[in-house]
Amino acid sequence: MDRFVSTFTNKLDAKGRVSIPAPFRAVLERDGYRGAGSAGIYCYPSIDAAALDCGGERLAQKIDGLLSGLPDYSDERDELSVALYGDVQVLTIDGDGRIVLPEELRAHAGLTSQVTFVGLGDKFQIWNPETFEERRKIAREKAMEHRKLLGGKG
Amino acid sequence: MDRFVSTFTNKLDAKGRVSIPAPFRAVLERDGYRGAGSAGIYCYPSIDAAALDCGGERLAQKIDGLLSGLPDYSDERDELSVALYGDVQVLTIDGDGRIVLPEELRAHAGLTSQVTFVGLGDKFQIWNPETFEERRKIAREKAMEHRKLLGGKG
DNA sequence: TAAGAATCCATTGACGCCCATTAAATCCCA
DNA sequence: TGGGATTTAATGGGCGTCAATGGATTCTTA
Repeated sequence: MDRFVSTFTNKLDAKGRVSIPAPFRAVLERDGYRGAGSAGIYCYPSIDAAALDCGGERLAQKIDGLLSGLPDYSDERDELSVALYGDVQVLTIDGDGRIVLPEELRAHAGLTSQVTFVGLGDKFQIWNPETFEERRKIAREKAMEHRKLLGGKG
Repeated sequence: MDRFVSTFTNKLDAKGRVSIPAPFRAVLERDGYRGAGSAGIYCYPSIDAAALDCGGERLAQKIDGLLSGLPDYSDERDELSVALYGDVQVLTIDGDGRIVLPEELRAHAGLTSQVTFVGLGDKFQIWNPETFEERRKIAREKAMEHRKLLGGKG
C-alpha cells in the first residue's frame, strides 16, 4: 500500500507533539525514505482551506512538476513558487513516531487539543476535527453528484 | 470465477469481528493479492444506502482512475478526494479470514449481531440482515415489472 | 545558566495473532 | 448406497505486541 487512505484523530499535547497514524508512517517510510531515523514530512498551510497539507518525497516531486511546467523567471512561476515553497516546513519524525507542529502551522489550521489526519492519496491533510466534519459533509454532497461515475446503483 | 456473487450472513462478535465468506475471500485473494498475510479490503460507507461498500485492489484502482482524470490541486479534486479516500478504511484480513469492523462503519450500516454480505460483481456490500431483506423485496418487485415489460414468463 | 528543544522511558489499552471447539460439507470404503 | 472419517469454515476466547500518550531527562543554544 503506498497511498494515504482514511482518517485518524490523535491528541496534540502541551508541547505541540502529535503521533502520526501508523499507516501513514508506513507510507512515508516507503515513499520518502531518507536514511535511518531522519524521515521527513513536508508540511505547509493549505492555500484554500484551514488545514495543513503534508506528504513525503513524492509530494515534493509533484510540486516540482507543477513548477517545471511554467517558464523560468516568469511572474507566474515566482508567485507560485512562493505560494508553494514559501511556507513549507520539513518536520522530522521522532523515535516514537511523532512530529512537533510549530505555532504558525497550528494557528493556520486552528488546532487545539485534537487533530484529524485525512488521507488524500498521495498526500494527507491535518484538520481541526470539528472543521473537518463540516468539510466532510460538503464533500459527501458533491460526491452524490458524481455517484453515477462511481458505478453506484442509484 | 473472479466476481462476488450471492449472499451470506455471518455473526459479528463482541470484538466487532466477522468472518468474510470463504467464496469472497477467494476472490479477494486472486484480485488484490499482495504477498502473504497482508491482503486488505477497502471498505467505506455507501453514499446512498445504509450499507458498506467493499472490494479489493480492483476497487481501489477504480477510485484512483476517477481522480487521475482531474488536475492536481484543483478544488474539484480535493473535494472528491475527501469523499473517496477520507471515508475509506483499509481492513486487514486475519489468519482466520476475519476483519474487524470499526465503530464508525458499524454505525453507518446499523450493524449489531449479524451482518449480510451481498455480492455485486466487482464489489460487495455489508448490510444489516433486516434492512437488506426489505431492500431485496423492493428489488424483486422491480424485477417482476421488468419481466412483464419484456414479455417473459418469469 | 535558563529556556526551549530533542531524546528517552513507562504506562495502558487496543489490536493482531494463535489455539480450541463446533458444525457442515465432502470423501472414502465397505 | 449408507455410515464413518476427514477436511474446511465459522465462531469464541486468551494472550502478546505495538501504537498512542504522558512524563522525565538530557542536550543545545542564546
